[in-house]
Amino acid sequence: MPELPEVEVVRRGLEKWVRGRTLESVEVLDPRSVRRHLDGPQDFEQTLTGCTISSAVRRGKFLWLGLDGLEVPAVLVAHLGMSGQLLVEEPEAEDEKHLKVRLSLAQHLDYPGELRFVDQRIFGGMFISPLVTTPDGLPAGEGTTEAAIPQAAAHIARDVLDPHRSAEDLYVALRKRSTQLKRAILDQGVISGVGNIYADEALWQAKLSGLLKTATIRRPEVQRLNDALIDVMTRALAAGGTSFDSLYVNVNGASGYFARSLNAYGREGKECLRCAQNGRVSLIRRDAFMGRSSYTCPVCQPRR
DNA sequence: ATAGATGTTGCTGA
DNA sequence: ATCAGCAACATCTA
Repeated sequence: MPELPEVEVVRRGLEKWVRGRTLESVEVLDPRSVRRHLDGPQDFEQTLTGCTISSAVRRGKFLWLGLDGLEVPAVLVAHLGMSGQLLVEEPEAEDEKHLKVRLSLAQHLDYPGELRFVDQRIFGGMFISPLVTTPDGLPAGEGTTEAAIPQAAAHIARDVLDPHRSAEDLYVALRKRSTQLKRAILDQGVISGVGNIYADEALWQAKLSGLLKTATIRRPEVQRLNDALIDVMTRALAAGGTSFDSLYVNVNGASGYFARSLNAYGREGKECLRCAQNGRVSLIRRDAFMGRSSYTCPVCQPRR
C-alpha cells in the first residue's frame, strides 16, 4: 500500500508528534519485525532506550528517525513494506492485533505517549543503521539538509519529488538499463518512491506503455513520464495530507482517499476515461506482470 | 474450500 | 555485472 505520498504523510506526522521526544522504553513484540537489526531484538530495545529523536527523514519509501544520545552515529530506519503503519497513540489505547513494536515516549505537553509499529504482513520492519554519505554528496532526502544517509538506504535513488533530481537524470538512468519501462520505474535504484499503483497511473497519464524498452526510450517520452510521476504523486500527497493534522498517522486513511481518483489501477474492464473524452471507446485491461497486475489502456498507451 | 492474489524489498542464480 | 524470479507473511476473495 504505502508508496511515496503515503510515506510522506507518515513522515510529516512523525515530525510533528515525535521529533524532539525521548524514548523511555522500547518493546519488541514480534522479533520478525526487527529481523534486519542483526544484533537482535534485545539490542534494538536497549540501544534505543534513552535516545532523543532529532529528525524525521524520508527518501522514497524509506523513513528514518535521527537519534541523539548514541556513542556511534546511527538512525532508526523504518520501512512500511506492504502493510506497515506507524501510529501515535495514548498508552491506554488497546493493542492492535498486529502490533509489532511499542516505543514509549517521555511525557511532553499533552502529546500521546506511544509510537507503535503495526504490520500485518511483516514485509516491513524497523532497525538501527549506521550512517554513510550520499553518493552525490547532496542532502539525503525530505526532512534534512544533511548528506548523511542510513547505509541500508544508500543504494536508493533520489525519489520522484526530490528537488535534487531532474528529468535528464531519469533519462540517463533509464537508458543505462536493458529492461521494460515499468520494471525500471519500479526499481528503487533507478527512481524511488514509485510502487505498482502509481506506476500504472503515471504511465497512463503520460500515454506510455510499460512494455517500452528502456534502452531505446526517447527524451520527450521521459519528459512526459517525469511530469506525470510528479503530478500523480503531488495530487496523492495533497489528498492524503488532509488527514495528517489528526493525531493518528494512519497509512490506510491516507491512501484510501486518493483511490477515488485513479484512472488506470484497478479499473479492469472499465472505460478509459481519456478515450471516452475523445469520443472513442476503449476498455482498461489487466495483465499479469512481475507477479502482480498491470492496468493499461490498449488504445492510448501504444507500444510504438 | 482451496488456490491465487495483495500496494515491497532483497537475495539467489542464470 | 545485470536482470528475472522467488521468498519473507497473513488475510481476503473468487
